[in-house]
Amino acid sequence: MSRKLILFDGHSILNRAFYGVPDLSTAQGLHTNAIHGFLNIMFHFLEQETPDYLVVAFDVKAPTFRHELYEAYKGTRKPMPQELHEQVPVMKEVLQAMGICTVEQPGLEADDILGTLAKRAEAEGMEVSLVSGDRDLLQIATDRIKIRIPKTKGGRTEVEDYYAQDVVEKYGVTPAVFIDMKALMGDTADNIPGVPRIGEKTAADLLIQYGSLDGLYAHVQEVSKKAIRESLVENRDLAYLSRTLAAIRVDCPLALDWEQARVKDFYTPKAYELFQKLEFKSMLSRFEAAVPKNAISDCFVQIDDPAGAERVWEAALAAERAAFCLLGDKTREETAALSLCLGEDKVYVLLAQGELTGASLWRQLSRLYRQGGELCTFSVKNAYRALLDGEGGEEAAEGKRGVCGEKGLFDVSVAAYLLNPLKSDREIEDVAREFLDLSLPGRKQLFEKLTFVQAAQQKPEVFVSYAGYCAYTCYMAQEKLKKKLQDEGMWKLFSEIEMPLTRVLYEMEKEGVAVRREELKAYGEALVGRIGELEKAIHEAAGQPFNINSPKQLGEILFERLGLKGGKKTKTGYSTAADVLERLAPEHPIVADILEYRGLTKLKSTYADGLADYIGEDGRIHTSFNQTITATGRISSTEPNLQNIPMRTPLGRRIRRVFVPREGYLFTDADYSQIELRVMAHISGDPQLIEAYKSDADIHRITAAKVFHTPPEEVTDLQRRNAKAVNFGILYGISSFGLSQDLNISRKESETYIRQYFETYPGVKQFLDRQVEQAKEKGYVTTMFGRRRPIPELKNGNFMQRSFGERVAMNSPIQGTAADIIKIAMIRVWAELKERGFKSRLILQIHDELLIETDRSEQEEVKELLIRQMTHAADLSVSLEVDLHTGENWYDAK
DNA sequence: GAGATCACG
DNA sequence: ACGTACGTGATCTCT
Repeated sequence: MSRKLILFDGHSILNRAFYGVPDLSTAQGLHTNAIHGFLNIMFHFLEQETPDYLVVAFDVKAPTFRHELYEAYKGTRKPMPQELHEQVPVMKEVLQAMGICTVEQPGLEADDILGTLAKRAEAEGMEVSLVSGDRDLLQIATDRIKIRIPKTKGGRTEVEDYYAQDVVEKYGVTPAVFIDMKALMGDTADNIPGVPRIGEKTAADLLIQYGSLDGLYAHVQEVSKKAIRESLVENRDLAYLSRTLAAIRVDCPLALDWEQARVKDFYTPKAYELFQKLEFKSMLSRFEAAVPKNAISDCFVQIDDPAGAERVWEAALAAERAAFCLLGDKTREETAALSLCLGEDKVYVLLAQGELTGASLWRQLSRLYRQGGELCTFSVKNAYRALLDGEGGEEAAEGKRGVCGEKGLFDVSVAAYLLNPLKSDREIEDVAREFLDLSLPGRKQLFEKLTFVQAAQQKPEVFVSYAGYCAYTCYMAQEKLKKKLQDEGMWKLFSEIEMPLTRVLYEMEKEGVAVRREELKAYGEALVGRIGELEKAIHEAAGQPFNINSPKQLGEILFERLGLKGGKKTKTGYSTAADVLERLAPEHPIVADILEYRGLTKLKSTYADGLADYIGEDGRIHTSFNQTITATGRISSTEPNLQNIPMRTPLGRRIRRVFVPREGYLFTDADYSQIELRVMAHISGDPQLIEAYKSDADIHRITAAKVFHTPPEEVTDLQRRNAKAVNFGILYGISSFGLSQDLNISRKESETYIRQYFETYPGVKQFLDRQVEQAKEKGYVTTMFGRRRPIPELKNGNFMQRSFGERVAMNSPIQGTAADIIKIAMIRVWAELKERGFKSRLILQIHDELLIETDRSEQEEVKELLIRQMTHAADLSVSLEVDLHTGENWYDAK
């Protein structure tokens, strides 16, 4: 078997990848999509070919590139966008870390390097594959040099392979003549002049007839068309110069020993570290076999007996500060280990084994908590169950730790969230990498789907190392995180809002909300009949059965089979979204049925059936409130999401009847009235808007009156509706297009509305402009309470991304401040209920709304305290108003 | 796993 | 000329 060489055209593949892979970037804002794409393409070819040697060639100076679409439009090269440019050095670093041979040399283009290496290898009897996106390389194809051009077709990568014969078949000329052709045609993008008046067609005809450039000039007088002939004669030198320019050099002086290019193991520790930094999660799985050993883990002390544990706890109680991590599921019994870090070189992993039980670990941990010292962990919400375990766990800690038990506690995940709320995942290894520059394998990489208990048994050594690192990371990161929070003005937000909130959310999750299982079931069953009817009617109207839930099939039925018009939108086909269908409803009766069907199946699957799966043995649903997800500072709710229970339609709303208080209790529901608009009035300081709120009337009506120059009592319903939409639009970072879509009016009309709005409330306009300006200058916006949202989109070269950034800059301070305010209200409401010894409990938060399960005897006090705490949660220049209702279920309490 | 759709604020 | 409202999460289809 002959040896195989594979060559990659570095910039060309990187460029392809950049335009073919959707935008990706790291938490720090470094774009990585081209690198990711390049590696995928490279791995694809390597797996296919298993070559002996591998070289990636680069130009020394980053060339400009043709963007296919752009070129068709302009016929010139576009400079490399910043988002790609910044990836080039990182790409080279990645290849180097993987031990892959890269070649670049001043004065040589990548093409010349590739040509030279390909020919040299061929001469030595090797098989050569050359991967490039550039067709210029076709000129060096032979029967042993294969040019491989990856193309992205409909999301998939297809490869066009060219040996010399394939070039002839496809283009009608041999690879050598390919050069002559380019010489005649010229190529503005490559600065090859070519012969004037000769384009692709003429060049091809001439070369087919005369065989080559030399052949052509030998018979140049025979060329029949006068203008062409004259141009050829006149530009003979130019033609030959062009050929020199078009020809790829195959004789460059390159000092390369094939051994330097030999394919080795790519999965080096260095590459692993780099992949972590670049957040290439999926690619890290390739490293599974090669987890780096780290010296620190040798110092971790493993404890599995009560006596040893006792000594550790004594040390912990005496320590200045401690960090811990609990590994296991929610109960004492399912606890696998508890790791503790008491200093840089004091890491203990206490394994729940034999006589050292999970229960004893919990007990000791709660003792440490009650002592009141500095205690740090990754997610304290998940640890409270253990921290508050045992006799008098709560009460004993209260004095030292404040009402919410949070004093001296430090939650690493919450701190990291505040410092960068944009990250989508925040695992412990991400924190280690970002703040400690420490590359650790994650839980998934090490244990895949094993539980911690299983992992402790099956991979004990790895498990101890992992557990130790968890506590170590928290311990080491705490001070850095604290410092950063202080530097960025978020310490108060962290310690006085987010940390106390962790406890409130824990208690809310623990309480849960009662759901009447039978009633929910009946609700679902009541939907089935009508869904069946609609399905039958829809299939009949369509003339054939099909899956109504499939937008693809539905689109085909509506827009092809039934021939409804206006079917456009979306990348993958027709849009069948509700707003599109609503416009279509008058055209065909099937449309209304489809809309109803959609509504009903949504209720059935997501709510009736979906919620039923979450009802616990206690008859209650315990959602998870996540504090570290949203970019703006809001809380989110999952498994199930109790923040999107239907409300807007009568039938959907009825689901709320199954949410009930426990025996002897009522629901009290309190929601802020237009908190975001009020926040905007305050922050913007617009006198007109503030005045409007002071008058205590309908804000949308007042806005309509001012904007449309009408007395308030004469404002029509339509005017009020429009004003309301404008008010919302402003909060979202208004665009005339968006408003026109929302109101189904022309863009011109919506522009007028917006202009008039800004004339009415000039302070609002100034405020919005100020936010965008600040965001551009500092890279982030802030809320009243110092919460930050970075906006990297504003630096993006893409117009759409930048516009998005501007809207975000306008919306985030408002949405975020409102989120801050209700968080403060939650803490105060929860604390007062507790301090006054009430039995009533805060159980849900829905962004501007709190739901309290209220003991009937406490009803009046709860109402009063809710309104008082919510309205006084923040001191604004307009009042915060609260609407409050009580009822026997959630439906009645709204 | 991504995209479309739709529930909420 | 670009193609749009801000913030979420669950379900379903289809690759």
